[in-house]
This record gives sequence, C-alpha cells and structure tokens, in this order.
Amino acid sequence: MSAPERLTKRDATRRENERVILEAAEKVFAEAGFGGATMQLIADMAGLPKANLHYYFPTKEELYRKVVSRIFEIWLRAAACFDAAPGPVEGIGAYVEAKMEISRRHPHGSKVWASEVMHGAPVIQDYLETTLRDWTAGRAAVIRRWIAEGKMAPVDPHHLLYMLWATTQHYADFGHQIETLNGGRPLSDRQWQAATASVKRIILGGIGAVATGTDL
Amino acid sequence: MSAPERLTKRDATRRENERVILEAAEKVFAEAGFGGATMQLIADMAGLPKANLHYYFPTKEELYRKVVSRIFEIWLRAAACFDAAPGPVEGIGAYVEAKMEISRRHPHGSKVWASEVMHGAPVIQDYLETTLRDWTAGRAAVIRRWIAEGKMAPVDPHHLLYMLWATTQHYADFGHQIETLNGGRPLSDRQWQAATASVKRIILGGIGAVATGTDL
DNA sequence: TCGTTTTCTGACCGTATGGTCAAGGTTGAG
DNA sequence: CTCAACCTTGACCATACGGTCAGAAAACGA
Repeated sequence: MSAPERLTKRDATRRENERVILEAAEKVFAEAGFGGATMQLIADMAGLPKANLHYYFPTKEELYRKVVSRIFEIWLRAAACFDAAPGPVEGIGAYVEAKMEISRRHPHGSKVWASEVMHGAPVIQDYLETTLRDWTAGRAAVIRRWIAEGKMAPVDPHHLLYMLWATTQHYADFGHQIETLNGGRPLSDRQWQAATASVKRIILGGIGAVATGTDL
Repeated sequence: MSAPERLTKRDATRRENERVILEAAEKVFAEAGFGGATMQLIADMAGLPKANLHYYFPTKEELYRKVVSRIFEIWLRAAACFDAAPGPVEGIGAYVEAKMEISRRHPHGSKVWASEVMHGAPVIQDYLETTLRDWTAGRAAVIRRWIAEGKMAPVDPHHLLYMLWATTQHYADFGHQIETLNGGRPLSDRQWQAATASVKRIILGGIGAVATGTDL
C-alpha cells in the first residue's frame, strides 16, 4: 500500500511523546478517577512539562477520551475468539482466557473503562449504543445458536455475557481487594492460572457446555 | 436498655439533616467519583447551604468516609444468609439473592464502594485488612466444609467468592451499560428476577451444588 | 421570660487547577 | 546555509474548590 515512508525524527518524537503521555494518563486516570486526576500529575509521571501535554492534547477531556478509546479497542479485539469457535467450550473458554489476560496486562485501562461506565459513560455513550450493542447482539446470536444445537443449556445470553464481563473484569478492577485478601501480594502466575481455570470451570459447567471435540 | 429518650426537635432536625446529606453525598460521589464530587453539588442536591454541610461533616473526606462505612455495613449484613445455611444451594442461593437486592436498592452505594476499592482503598484499607479478611476466611471455611461433605464440587473458595461478588455487583456498577443494552430502559421486576435466577443457576450448577433438602 | 447552647448561612480566603501565551529552541526541505 | 514549520516550556491567568468565620436565628432548660 505505502512506500517505506521516511520516518523523520520529528515523527518519532511525536509518536513517542504521545505514547508516554497516554500511558501516564491511563495510570493516573485509573488511580485517581477523571475528577481526581490532574494534568500536572500526568505530566510529572510522563516526565514532561505540563504545557507540553496541552500541545499534544488540547484539553483534559480530549486526553481522557483518547485513553478510553484505546481501551475499548483492546476490549473489542478480545472478542475475536468468540467467533470462529465451533462451540461454547472453545469459544467461551478462549474468551475468558483473553479477558483474564487483559485484566492482567491492562489493569489501568480496565479501571478507566469501569470508572467511565460507572459514571454514566459521559464520553462513550455513543460507543455503547452502536459498537457495543452490535457486538453484544452478534454474540447473543451465536450463543442462541449453540443452545439450539444442544451444545449448552438454555441460558439467557445477555446474562451470560454480563457474567463473563463481570467475572473477568473483577480481577482488574478489584485487584487491590484481591491482593489484600491474598496477604498483600499480587497474584502469582500460578494463581492467575488457577483463577482463569476456576472461572472457566464454573461458567462452562454452569451452562452445561458440551465439548464439540474430544477433550475434557 | 434506655428510657423512651425524649426526642427534641433539635435531635430530629440533626438526624434528618445528616440523613439528607449522606443520601445526597452517596449519589454525587457515585456519579462523579470522590475527586469529581464537590461540596457545592452535594449541598445543592441536599437542599442546604454549603456551609451547613461543613457544620455536620467538617471535611469532604470525613463525609466520604461516613458514606463508605454505611455501605460496608449493608454489604456485611448480606452475609448473614451464608451462615446458618445447611448447604450451598440455600447458602449461596440466598447470598446471591441478597446481593442482587442490594445492587438494585443501593446502586449508588455499590458504585462508591467499587470506586473506592478501584482507587486503592485509600480510606478503607483497614476494613479490608481486618473485617473483610476475617469475613472472607470464615466463608471460605464454610465452603470448604461443604466440599468435604460432598455437597459441592471442589472449587477454590476464594475464586468462588470473587465470582459471587463480581457478578452481583456488576448489575449495580455497570447498571448504565446494562440499561443501554436493554434498549435504554432500566431492568424491570421480571428482568431482575431473571437475572438473579440466571446467576444462581449458572453458579450453583457450575459448582455442582447438591440440594440438601428436597427441591430442584 | 431570660440566658445559654446549638444551628444556620452569606461572605470571604488561600490554594490548586485547567488552560494560555509568547519567546526561544530544533528540525527538515530546498 | 536559510527560513519556515514545528516543538518546548516557564510564567501567567481566571476560575472553582474546600474550608473558615462571625454574627444572626432558633431551640432549649429553668
């Protein structure tokens, strides 16, 4: 499509600065909420003067909006698993694994998303009403098909999806609580695996998912 | 214990004002987060001058702390179901019902709690480390006993509890998302019942809960 | 009724915040 | 090298916020 596209030093700097700022913003927004976050805090964390932030992102709202969009992208990408799966064991199983991985790798983003929705989704209401609604309807259809094909018990697809979202996000959003109950230590690799396995087992068991292939 | 305790008009007013302020504060904190909430907003919603708020609650932090404590009380009270139950079907079933009812009746409180934990529990860390830890340990013991008695499958008690918390809280914390996906309308009575039933069915099924009595 | 305690509230204050700006530095194309 | 475009930043501004306070008003006990 495009020639090697000469990358000037300017372009590189811009890209890097935007990345650093977005990363810092994600963290600060997650830890303090939109209202509690300050541009100064984000600037300090990014290692840049505050005025420089306003050069790249004119307003706090704009910066916040970018942060939220990025998370939504990741969130949606995890949905791919769901599609080409032959049945609930593979589809939902892979989805749980993907979402647990997101909770682990992007805890800040997850919190920002949760915060945004909890506060009435002031900046992403349109996403909810378009992209998310479509996505949900599509997956609900898949689930209904699986039910019709006798691959799982007849559960309400929406409530199943809510349960999947809730359970997997919980490990990011309430990570602090979990850590505290874990003796103040973050979950180890092994514990994350156990968590993922638990979630998969209970949900797949609870919906009477029938393996389409050979395993379990 | 005490005589009828003459209720002066002063006492009544004080009590009423504190109630109104706490209620307004709960709502504003839930909708805007701690950082985004302002004393002026809370005062307006309570129908009192701002200075009056500071008469009853010296600082914003103090007011916030009271709000969070109240929620924790309610949250803990729901735990009672768990105790005297003969097995997981009754115990966990009742717990889910209680927590779903809380999500429905106290969505603001639930959000404040979630927000607080998400931001690292700056004001209730001590609760987490004492009361919540003890509570959790106690319930985990009950679950282990049920497992030993063959009343349910051997699942990790902690992950089961997390799933219960996550799933039930989700209907309050992400209520806006759910409402949007429900065509912009809040869940009806019937839909709340269906949600509760779904959650109970999937989780109880997923842990292979065996009824101790006669039903299901 | 009178004096005391408690409650109420408009006006005010210091601070911190989001955002601006102008001046100076850097980079890249011709 | 030159000049225009772009980037950087310390200093600055208006506003809004949490919190204070003095004095008025109301409630109480005797």
